[in-house]
Amino acid sequence: MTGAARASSTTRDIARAAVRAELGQVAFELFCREGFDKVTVDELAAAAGVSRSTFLRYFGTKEDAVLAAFDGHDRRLADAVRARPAGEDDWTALRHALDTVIERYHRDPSGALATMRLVRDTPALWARHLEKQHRWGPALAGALAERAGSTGPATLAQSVRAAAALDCLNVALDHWTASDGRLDLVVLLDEAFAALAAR
Amino acid sequence: MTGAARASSTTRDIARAAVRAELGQVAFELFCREGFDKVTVDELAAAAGVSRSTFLRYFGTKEDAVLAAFDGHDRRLADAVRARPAGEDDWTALRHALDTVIERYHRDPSGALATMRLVRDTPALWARHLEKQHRWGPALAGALAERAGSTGPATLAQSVRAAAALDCLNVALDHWTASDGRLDLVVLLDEAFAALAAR
DNA sequence: GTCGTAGATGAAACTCGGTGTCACGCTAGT
DNA sequence: ACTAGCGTGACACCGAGTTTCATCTACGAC
Repeated sequence: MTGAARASSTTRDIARAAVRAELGQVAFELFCREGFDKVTVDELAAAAGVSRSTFLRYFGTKEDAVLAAFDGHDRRLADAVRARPAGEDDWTALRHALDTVIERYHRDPSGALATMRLVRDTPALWARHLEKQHRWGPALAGALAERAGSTGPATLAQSVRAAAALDCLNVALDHWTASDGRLDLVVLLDEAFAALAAR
Repeated sequence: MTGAARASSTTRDIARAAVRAELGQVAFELFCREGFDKVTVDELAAAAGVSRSTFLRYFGTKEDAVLAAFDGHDRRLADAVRARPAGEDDWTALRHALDTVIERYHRDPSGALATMRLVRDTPALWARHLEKQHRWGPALAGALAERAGSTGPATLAQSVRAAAALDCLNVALDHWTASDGRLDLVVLLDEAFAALAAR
């Protein structure tokens, strides 16, 4: 049965999420140690103690096992933008919304650093990540539009600002990664936004 | 032979380029008609009258057969930036450099439109394209740095501006594509850059 | 408590993209 | 004419991802 299934489900989902996290963790460590494309799905499955089938059921692709770490960022970012005061200009709202994301980098710098390195150094991962991240743009722009009271789709200006904000994040992360996490991400982000403002 | 091989080579290279162009054209048409992932490499090769091996020698991957159309854009963009007057500010230089790129879209609007659609509607293509395009950023930023008389790597500010300029291009192309090429790309690009300026 | 069902797992076969190897043939320089 | 090099085709091979099917387990209905 099953009438009222949907929504907030139960033990099963929790277990699933836990397994998924575990698989992701195992995969991540193997990738870091051996290199992303030196590890086959069979090896991942073996290392995690499940079958190849199961692994591929949890993560549709090898890439997803790593990139799942970024899932939900778009949602969180958009929510953060919507939570900013109504009168605030787009740039300020975007800049503050990004604090939501970089918080993770402060909580676990070495893990974040390792993830960044793995993703950036693996073309297949980097490509997939860019594709996913590119989709944050419209989500962010939509949030800007809502804030502005619009019901329709985002304007060109809002889209550009959202995309530029994400570039700031990426460039700041570039420099942060290059510095082995020694530089301050907040400072780098501020600097990046300042570069947009300067004529 | 062969002492002075390198540089400006001969018949062979010209023939190679022609074959490559031909293969790309055939592939593009098939992709548009059938959908990128409905077409196998064997079918591409057969349609072009060559063997699978040969096709994959010309284009390392199926994606490359489409994305080769964008090859050289980075170089052209960077050169265009370097060609701008020394005193000009970064934004103006970037904006004008982009005219170099969109020129192609004016020369063959319907072809460009079809390419855009194919790339944007095929996740694998879009991901690879973003990855390639992302590399234009550093090239552009490097050009900005040179213009500024710097010998070292680009600054964070220059990187951000280069990336933002590419976003402007992408967003403008988005809207242009959505309008079936009816809107004016130049106007859209100007609008996009204006959105960056507005506080 | 037993039964029945749905979901999670594992096994295996299959398709396809991409790599590497090798042998053949054409062509261009000697 | 000879031959060295390059483009080509034909395989064989690997690994990712899809699909299908059989099994098992846990949970709800009765």
